[in-house]
Amino acid sequence: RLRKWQRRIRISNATERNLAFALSELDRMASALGLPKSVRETAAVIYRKAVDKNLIRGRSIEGVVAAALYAACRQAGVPRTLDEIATYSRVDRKEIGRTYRFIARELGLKLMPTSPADYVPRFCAALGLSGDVQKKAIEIIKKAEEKELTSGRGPTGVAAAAIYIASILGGERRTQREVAEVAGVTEVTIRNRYKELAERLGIEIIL
Amino acid sequence: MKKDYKIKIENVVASTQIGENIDLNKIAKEVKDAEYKPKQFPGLVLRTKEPKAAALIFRSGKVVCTGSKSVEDANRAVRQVVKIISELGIPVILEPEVKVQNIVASADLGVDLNLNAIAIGLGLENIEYEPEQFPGLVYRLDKPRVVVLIFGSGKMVVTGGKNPEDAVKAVERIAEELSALGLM
DNA sequence: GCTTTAAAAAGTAAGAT
DNA sequence: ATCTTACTTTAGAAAGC
Repeated sequence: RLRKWQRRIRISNATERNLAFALSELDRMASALGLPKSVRETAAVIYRKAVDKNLIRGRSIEGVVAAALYAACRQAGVPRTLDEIATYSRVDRKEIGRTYRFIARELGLKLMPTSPADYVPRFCAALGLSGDVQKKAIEIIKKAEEKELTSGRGPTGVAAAAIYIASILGGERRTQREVAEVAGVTEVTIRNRYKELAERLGIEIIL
Repeated sequence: MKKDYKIKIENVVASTQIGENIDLNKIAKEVKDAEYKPKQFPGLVLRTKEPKAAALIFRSGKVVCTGSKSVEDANRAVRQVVKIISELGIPVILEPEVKVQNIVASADLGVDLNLNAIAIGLGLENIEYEPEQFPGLVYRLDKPRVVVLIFGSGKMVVTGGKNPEDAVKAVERIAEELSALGLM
């Protein structure tokens, strides 16, 4: 009986130690990614739910922390790409992605895929673009979604192409290379997407 | 009039038992195009050209055959592998019972699809759609127990079925569901 | 969990030309 | 800029780490 009691203490110590480690890891990543406290808290709640449902089994604490952060960012409408999350994690993008899919399903986090529009404010800010261009880019994305030409396309690629077009239309032109760098996609992808958007939305682009 | 969904079997995975204690080293030495790297993987790889397939042969005598475009081709490929090994003087079962483990098929609904709308229509709890990671929407069915990858082009991939009929049923069911939802 | 096999879908990526 | 090759996802079996 005393054994049983000691075992409980040992387990709770380990549980607390793991939780403390997870929360410090969460704080470290959130700070590095410049995320607001509200997102950190949402991620912490998701992480605790995952622990309560024993979803950590067979997975690293760091992987679940990274996945919880990724989910929290999306839920808050301020998405970070898996590549950005992976940059500050010991876990690779592929593992964070599959852990995210797993906990999202198990915790019933019914999240729609990220809209390219959610990346616009952050990408435009990084490019020093005006609110006017930002508005224009979001407008282009809305039309693209209505005309169903975003199915299966990466949200960042669509966002990058819309911003590229908007920057030209707004007289604040950025090069494909500059936009590609902040969006984390290649110039080839921006080229493919923007040609498609311009053509199917009837936008004239004078280079 | 039934629509033509262009259902095509792309790959058949089957397994069998052709004997026991197979001498893989001997096969590797005598058969020129055999690949055997026991440190990397316990199975020896033997490829057939007609029908085109790849067989993984294990010391236990178990064999996995993949790459066939039909169940019959999988059987033909296994017969060829058995023949090749028996001609090396290794005792094998000449007509082993081949069991289909998985069939991968492709299909085409013929219309572009709005995957976001489908994700909502079929229920976020039943599907997986993460365009940042993969362009296809993943839909797991219970009735034929298969997994279907649905793309914006209307094309899809059905996998996990054991009978060619599973793929046909899955495609027809999805077409019905999407039509009922007005998403096709 | 991983390793190896094969094949399709469509998007994205990387290196070569 | 365009081509080629390659990697992402799905399922399943095999023997062993």
